[in-house]
Amino acid sequence: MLAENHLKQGKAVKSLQKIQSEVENINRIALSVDCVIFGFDESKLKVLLIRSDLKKYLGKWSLLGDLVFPNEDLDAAAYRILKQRTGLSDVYLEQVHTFGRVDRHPAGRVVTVTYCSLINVQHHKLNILDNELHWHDIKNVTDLAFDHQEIFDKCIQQLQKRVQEHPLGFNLLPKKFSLRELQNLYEAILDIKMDRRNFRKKFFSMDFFIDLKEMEQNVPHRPGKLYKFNYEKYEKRKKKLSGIDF
Amino acid sequence: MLAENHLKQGKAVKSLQKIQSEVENINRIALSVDCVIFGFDESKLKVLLIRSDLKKYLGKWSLLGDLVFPNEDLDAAAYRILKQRTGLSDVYLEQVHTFGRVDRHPAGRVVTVTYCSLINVQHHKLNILDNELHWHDIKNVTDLAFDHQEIFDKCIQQLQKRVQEHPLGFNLLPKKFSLRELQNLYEAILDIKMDRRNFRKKFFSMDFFIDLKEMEQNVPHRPGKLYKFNYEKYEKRKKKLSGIDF
DNA sequence: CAGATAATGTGTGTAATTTACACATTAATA
DNA sequence: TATTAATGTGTAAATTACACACATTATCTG
Repeated sequence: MLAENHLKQGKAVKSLQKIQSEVENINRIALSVDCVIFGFDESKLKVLLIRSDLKKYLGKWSLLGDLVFPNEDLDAAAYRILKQRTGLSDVYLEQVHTFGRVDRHPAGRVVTVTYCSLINVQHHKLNILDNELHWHDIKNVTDLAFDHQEIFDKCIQQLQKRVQEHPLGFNLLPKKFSLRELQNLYEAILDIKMDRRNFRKKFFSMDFFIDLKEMEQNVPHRPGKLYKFNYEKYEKRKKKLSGIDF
Repeated sequence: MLAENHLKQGKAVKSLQKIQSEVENINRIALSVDCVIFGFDESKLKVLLIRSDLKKYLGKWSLLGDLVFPNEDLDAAAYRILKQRTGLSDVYLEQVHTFGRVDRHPAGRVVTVTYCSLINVQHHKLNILDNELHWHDIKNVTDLAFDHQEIFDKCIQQLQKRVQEHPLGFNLLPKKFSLRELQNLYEAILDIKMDRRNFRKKFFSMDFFIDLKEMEQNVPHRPGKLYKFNYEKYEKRKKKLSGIDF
């Protein structure tokens, strides 16, 4: 029955050879990955940028990117490129969006897949510093090379959404953190001010914190308690998606 | 100053020629688009599928896809391919995710960018029916060709999330709809049962409905009131993203 | 045409969550 | 030792979510 239906339409079915020929000859496009790596330092949200490779964008900052190899899984390319550009491994990358305007790259047609991550600046040493790899306060990120400003804006937006649905933010903090540090982080990411008491209440009510019975050191004011995030407990609880709200 | 810093690192800067050569020769990959088109009919959520083009997947269903041209914007390719496969235009497509495992396509390396949409089955006539283009109840979608099952699952997930944040669902209904139809739709998409009274309360409290002072016709029970969605009013209200919740 | 059926339409009380808001405490600094 | 600047805590009010029952209306059946 399936085969019959199929044969009736035989003309529309492409042979493997036909498609192979298209894949190999006609329609090939350069594919790149760009990584947007967020970190948190001095109560500011930061992002890793390098100087653009291209003379056309001399002096401009750009995201961490390079071409994907033809024999390389897309996700693997993202990890390779991040490692190549920064020395960072052991970083979880999440795909965000693919940008594919014909004229987006001056060297020709390059479609780019964007990946994003959040890392703890203290726990991840940058081992490769080519092209002036540096952390930049996101407040000062403007006028990036290529269409990287657009890409960056999309990633920030996605970050703001994701950080409210998942406890990603804790990746940006030291393992031991104070409530104030956590609040600073959320305020930096969401770009809003929050009520301190309600913020504490909300997070404590989730019951994902372990009280370390330690206090902050070397702060120029009364030290706060230190906590760590209870990932195991979090993993065990199901994420319920409920609530129509727009 | 910027130029100075730049010159210090001159070795790391690639020339446009170098990159052009890479883009043109070494690292080119076939890029495709796959479209996941959702519709709603008879209280069931449906999706458009065709028979696979490839003999390897003879008899299997697959998503609507084809290769992107080298001189074509990615988004434009999505609209072209949808039109080519179904005759549909005037459909809003949203990018979902890019799948790029090396071995995902038997004809060679093909990275695919997935787009998704929701359309009203009644308002959009399918003009091209090659490869047995048909609506399929999503409950019966299993064992698709290629990695299309994985792609489809991802799109369903995204749909469930998006439909709770934005009033996309209304695209799937006739312009005039009853509350029961709306609830059926949400129950089909989210795959849950909801309390009728609370459902009504929730939607009426949003205040986005226009009472058409008309009743359903030809229903085998007491007819319900008909409404239309007030898109203008919705557009005017800002979407607030608020509420850390995980 | 009268009764049965099946869906529409409406309201209320309770629980849970969110928001607004003030004061005592602690350590460092001067 | 007094000042400063941050931490730590509680409560009331408002809003939102949830559970739940009954009268109404049109159709269908006999």
